[in-house]
Amino acid sequence: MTPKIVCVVGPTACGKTTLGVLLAKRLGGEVVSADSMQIYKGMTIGTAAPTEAEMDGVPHHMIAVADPAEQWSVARYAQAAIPIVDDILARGKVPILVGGTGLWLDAVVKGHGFAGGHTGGEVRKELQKRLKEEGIEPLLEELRQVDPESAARLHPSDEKRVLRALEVWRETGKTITAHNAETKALPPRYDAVWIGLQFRDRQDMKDLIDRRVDKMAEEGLVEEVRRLLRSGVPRDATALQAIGYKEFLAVAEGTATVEEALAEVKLRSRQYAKRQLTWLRKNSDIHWIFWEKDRDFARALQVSTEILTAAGVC
RNA sequence: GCCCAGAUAGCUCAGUUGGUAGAGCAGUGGACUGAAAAUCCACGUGUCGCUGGUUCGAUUCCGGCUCUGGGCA
Repeated sequence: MTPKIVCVVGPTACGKTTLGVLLAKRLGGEVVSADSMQIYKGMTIGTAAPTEAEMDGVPHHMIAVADPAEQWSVARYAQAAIPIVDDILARGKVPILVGGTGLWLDAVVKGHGFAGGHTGGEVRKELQKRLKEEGIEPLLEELRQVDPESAARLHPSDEKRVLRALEVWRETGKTITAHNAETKALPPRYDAVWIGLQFRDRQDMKDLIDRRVDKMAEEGLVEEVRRLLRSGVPRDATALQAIGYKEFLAVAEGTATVEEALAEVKLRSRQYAKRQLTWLRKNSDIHWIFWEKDRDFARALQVSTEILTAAGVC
């Protein structure tokens, strides 16, 4: 029987971090973050990563473990996170996956593997070079020859995925269509109980995001960006593509005002939250808890405890 | 007070030689398997400021009014 774990999900600013800690304390669990940006060191303010105080004594994993100058992919994350989850289980504790990066959660829970090839690899570089020189059409045509299914599925503008599909073929001799089919047929790695947090009224979510972004600026987001740059993180690093960072990079470099950056970060955060919701909506296993105006964590803890009890986790 | 320019989608604006209108952004929905806080797709009816007039027909032309810029007093 597959081991039971808990997943706390939801769009940005919905309170995942707080509920994760509360649940960990109640269940005697440990938090494993599934966040593609909190994973980098030195990015506490802009990613709203939990501080020592917010962790409240609960062990947290996969936060601030990566060098922001490097780029961590889903695959690399899963490779590191899975042994940690297993270790928590082996110690008789409950792993609580907390995070907003849907693909990263699924990579751990559903156990889907990834085909070879990666950003910065030779094949990828070559394909990117060809894209720049020849445009997407010749590449799409090449993909049509080997993997007509994905060629038809992918929109020509989605260059990233067209390249990736070709890359998988080149690296493995197998099509990404075949790879995905195989991996999706696999049973999930863990038996997860999903708890989702979101606001009933989107306006409330917007208000909270706005407040949170203002707070980030007050806490010194520009300084945090400057620190990253000073420590040698290249300005085009993946870590600096994070919402908040790329906009405040412009402030640090004097090409935008704080007011402009704040407006942009709020907007981008809102759009990001919408994308997160789209991803999560298709996961029918999620037990949703809706915030009515304010985030009532006492009630959320109560409701999730009931859910977890019914699921046999506690 | 006078002169000039505006007033069209939530915002910035385009347009209609008179036949009731369309872009970008925003917003909404969707996709997503090694960059995922990334990347990509789809969706455009609104008293065309108000009010008279001309006209078969006015958002478009003419008059008046209101408001907003700018200029002159």
